[in-house]
Amino acid sequence: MLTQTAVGKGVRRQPVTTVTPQPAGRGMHGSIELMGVAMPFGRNAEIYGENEPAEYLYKVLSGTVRTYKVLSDGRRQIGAFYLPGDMFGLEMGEEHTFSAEAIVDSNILIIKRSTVVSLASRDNEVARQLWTLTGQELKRVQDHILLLIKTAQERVASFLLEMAARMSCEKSFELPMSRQDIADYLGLTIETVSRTLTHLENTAAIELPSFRQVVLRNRAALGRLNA
Amino acid sequence: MLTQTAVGKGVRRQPVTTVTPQPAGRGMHGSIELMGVAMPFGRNAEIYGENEPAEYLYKVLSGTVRTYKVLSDGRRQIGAFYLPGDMFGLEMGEEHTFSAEAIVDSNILIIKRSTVVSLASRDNEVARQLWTLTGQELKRVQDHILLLIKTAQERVASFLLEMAARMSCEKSFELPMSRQDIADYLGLTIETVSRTLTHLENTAAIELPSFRQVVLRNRAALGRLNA
DNA sequence: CGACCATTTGATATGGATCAAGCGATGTGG
DNA sequence: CCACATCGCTTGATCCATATCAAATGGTCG
Repeated sequence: MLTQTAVGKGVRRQPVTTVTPQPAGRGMHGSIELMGVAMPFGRNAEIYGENEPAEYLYKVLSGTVRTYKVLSDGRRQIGAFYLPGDMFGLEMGEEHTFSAEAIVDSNILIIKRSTVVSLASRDNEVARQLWTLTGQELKRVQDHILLLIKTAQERVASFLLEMAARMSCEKSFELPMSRQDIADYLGLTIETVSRTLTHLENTAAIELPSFRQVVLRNRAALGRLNA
Repeated sequence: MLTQTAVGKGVRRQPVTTVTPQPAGRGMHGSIELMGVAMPFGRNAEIYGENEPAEYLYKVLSGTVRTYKVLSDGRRQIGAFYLPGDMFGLEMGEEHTFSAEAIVDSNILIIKRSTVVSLASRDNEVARQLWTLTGQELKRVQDHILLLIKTAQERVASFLLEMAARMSCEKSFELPMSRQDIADYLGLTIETVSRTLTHLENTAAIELPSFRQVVLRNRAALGRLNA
């Protein structure tokens, strides 16, 4: 239970500032997203690092992001994947507790934390949004815990169903992340993930036309594993 | 990886209402705790069940509480232990996502959710408290995930250090929960927890004067395992 | 004392990790 | 355009940590 990925050294992108195409806040009851600036991040680019001051929060406009932590022994645990529309990087404390990287070329909306927080103290609609955001994250992490106590098959099946749901795809979708990313998210090794996928394919539960492409053949079978 | 506890059938307590000894709210900027009512729960009494409407939030005045989920196969995952001073049961959605039980005879402050939430929409100090609470919970669950990917020794060591810290005990403290509770929290079997504790005792890292009593003999050794 | 329950201890089984090739894409230089 | 390196993934053989099954122990309460 010791070897997983050594950290893929994230290449930090220069903040190529790009003003958002969003309209300016319309008086009261602003939406958080209206206060941001879009910025492109290349594949594997670091968005922020663990223990850095949490000055911004982020919204995925396109692409995919992973947040992760590297343990003292070099193992990496992926906390979450964020898809277009998802927000991440909101912290209660002053520092990020995870690191964040773009998995593929991504466009990220960057929102100044202090702006949002101070606005929240006046506009309780914004305050409610902050709370909701934190609460969604809490729920996601709670579900992640339930994943981590399951068998390898169950974890992989749950993962596929989760991704399918979040990508709102009936049958077929493309995984943006590598096998190693999946392994580090599920608390398994890359070999076990690979073997399990192969087994699901042999069982006719899924089909894997290419490394990244997944076709759900028998959702019920996966659901049964989902426990 | 399949057998853990069957649910200990929680005995629901009748709400023996007891007005809190707290002073009434002093104008604006009320503290959430000022709005509650204390209620005693016996050992293993259910405080609320999964999927029940989340009408209240709770604060442990004395005793200890566990929150848990029972999976379809009968396994139980404990989400958290709550000690005196801790609040729990706050949900974003309308229903509880975990069940809650008193582990030992406990006194619990019960606070009407709707009161707090509606107050939060006027008093942004209260709103901030709600957010902070959810954020603390998020952090706790994130740490729990990191626990679940460690080895058995590391999990048990981390658990002991966590409990020692939360009970603010330098060396010696009494565990309020059973081995089974610990096992279900750490994602291990009761046998593995027991063996690991014995091993830590043989290694002179800890001492176990009785089942529930723990003495930290060599905190550094535990810390090394903590990873 | 005797019944009961939680815990420990022992023996064995097994799921997933680890170690080690092999394979199929993609890209690079000749 | 082809030989060849590289990278991400799969497949195979073996090992080991923890689960499982089973029994002994000890503490508690009538």
